[in-house]
Amino acid sequence: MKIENAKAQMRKGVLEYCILSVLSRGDAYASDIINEMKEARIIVVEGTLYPLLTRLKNAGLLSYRWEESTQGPPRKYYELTDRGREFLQELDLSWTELVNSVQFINSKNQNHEESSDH
Amino acid sequence: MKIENAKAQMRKGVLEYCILSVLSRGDAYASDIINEMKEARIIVVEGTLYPLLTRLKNAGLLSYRWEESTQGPPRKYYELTDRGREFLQELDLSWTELVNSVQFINSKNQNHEESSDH
DNA sequence: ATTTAGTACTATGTAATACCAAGTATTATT
DNA sequence: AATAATACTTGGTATTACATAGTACTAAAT
Repeated sequence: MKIENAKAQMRKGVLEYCILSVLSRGDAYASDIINEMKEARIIVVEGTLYPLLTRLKNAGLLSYRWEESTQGPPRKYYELTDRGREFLQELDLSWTELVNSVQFINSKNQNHEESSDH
Repeated sequence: MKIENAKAQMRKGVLEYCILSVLSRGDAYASDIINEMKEARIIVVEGTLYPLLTRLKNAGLLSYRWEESTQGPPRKYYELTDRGREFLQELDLSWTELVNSVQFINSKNQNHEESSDH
């Protein structure tokens, strides 16, 4: 069982949240998003990102417009819809709950570890 | 797009980590694990848990023994192997990294939100 | 002008896991 | 003996991350 695989599974469901979060600051096209995520040390690849953006658009959470580029082919700029912003808030809560849940589970172990340190 | 589905996706890859964490305190059988997780407000259902436990056992991270019960049918008690403990530490790191990454992405938004609060 | 390179996006198939539902098996209770 | 509770097994569905191959547009090189 590989840790890389475990990491990829952990990313499932989180990427959507991160992408909505990135877009909540303002519109961006795919490479922007990839770079923002990379800066946060979350690697997301094209084969994942594009279908994900499409799903979010189809779900009404994103909208996009085409924009000519001076540096190459035209780009698809995405931005959050109002529904996207609402959903992002729900994801905020869900993520926080999950993090707290994991922490709760781990805290029982740390209490044990701490007592053996003392 | 349903928040419940997003939550389930977020749980992907995390359940394994939580289960290993629960078992790091000592052996347990399936219902124990379900209750520990429920206490932490992570709902995991049998159809998920049993195959997951089997996968972890097949990967050498868990071992189990059968134990008669005075309250019903016999139970399968699982415990971490040495490899399981090592893997759990790697998952600890991976989870922490992911949490930090998400926080990093969100921090850029919170800075924006904070400045508009002031 | 043509070819090559870089950039951006699309589509498809694979792998993995959470979940639902149905079922089997063992023991306790009625 | 029949029913209920408990514990585990099995198989199918849905979803998403990823790898890969390809198309399309523009810029740079030839």
